[in-house]
Amino acid sequence: MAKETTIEKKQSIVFMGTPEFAVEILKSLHENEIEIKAVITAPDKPAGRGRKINQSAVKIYAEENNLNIMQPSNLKDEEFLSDLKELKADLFVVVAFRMLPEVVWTMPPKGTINLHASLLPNYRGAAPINWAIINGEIKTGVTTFFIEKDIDTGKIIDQESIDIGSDENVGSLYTRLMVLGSDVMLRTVNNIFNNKVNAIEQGTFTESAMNPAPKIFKQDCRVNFDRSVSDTHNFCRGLSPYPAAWVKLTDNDGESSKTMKLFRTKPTSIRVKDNKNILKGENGLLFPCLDFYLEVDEIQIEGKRRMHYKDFLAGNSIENLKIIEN
RNA sequence: CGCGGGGUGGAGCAGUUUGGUAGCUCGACUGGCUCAUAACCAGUAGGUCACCGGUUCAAAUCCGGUCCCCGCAA
Repeated sequence: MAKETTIEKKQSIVFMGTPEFAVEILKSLHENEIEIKAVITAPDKPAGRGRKINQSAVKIYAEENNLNIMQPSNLKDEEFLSDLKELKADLFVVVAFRMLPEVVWTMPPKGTINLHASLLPNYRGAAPINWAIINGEIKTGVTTFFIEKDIDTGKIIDQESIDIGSDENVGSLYTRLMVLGSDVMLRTVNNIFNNKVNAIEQGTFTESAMNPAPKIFKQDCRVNFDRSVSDTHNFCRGLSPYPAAWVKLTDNDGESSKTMKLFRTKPTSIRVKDNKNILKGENGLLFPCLDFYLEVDEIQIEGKRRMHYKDFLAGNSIENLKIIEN
């Protein structure tokens, strides 16, 4: 009889998240019989070209799986807070969502946890995956921790690391961390439910370097070729495919200019001489860096689709193409 | 109604302003050269110029509408 009562008191969570990365985690929890009382995600809003109404990736998944969806525009709204309290969830699970007000993350009895795509305390902030690659890290990972007032600083519950390939870009690492993250999160939730968690202060981890990982804006994605070829390569792959490193180019006299995104790059050992023109290499366009040329074989011009450099060269001349520096 | 670029053989582009033969670079195919591959040479195929309507003797081109792709911005 005692067993029946524990079954009836099955523990539950509320999930909060917005993009695709969060979907994978939600999916793994849902498919592994974790009881999800509600899914909280960003409100539908006009976005993108033509300002069409867009739904978050998490909302789409939740809808398909008949989960209870809440989309408050204000997380401090009293009605929302009382609805949330009413759910009586034991734990809040947050992945790639907004910053929460204290009144929310202190609500559930077992606390509020977050999955972060780095080895905390390294790479705190909104863009940990990008920054790890940009800085040429050879290792990264995922961390689950209890949310506290300052962002990404709470007690660490679990952590798992993964190697970064030397030519790997964000697209592939993002996917791998998403998969790893869903395992770690599932394990974390189960451990919390079974009271098997021993969270550790981040202070005891601080032997590792602490790099920040702030949100990246388009403006920050412009390539600065006044650096070594390996730095430039790391920069490009750390932004590929999103938000993508770009260059401003002009033909002839600088009358018109176009931006070109650089998707796939490779450092060469061809030394840069005096004239800093873009050249045609064996396997891509060659952009001059401080020391060697960077070979780029997949690009996109504004208004055009992404294409292979050979396709670009079939209809465009490289002769008078110049990089605009400012 | 956020701003802007674009849709032309399989790919990338020119041609549109000033209507009148469908063009360039690559790819494909065939043959040549070569010990051989790439290259190179010669030749061949492949397009209702996104779609619908209008103007005109004549529309890729001018006018009106629709669909689709993309950059910026959010």
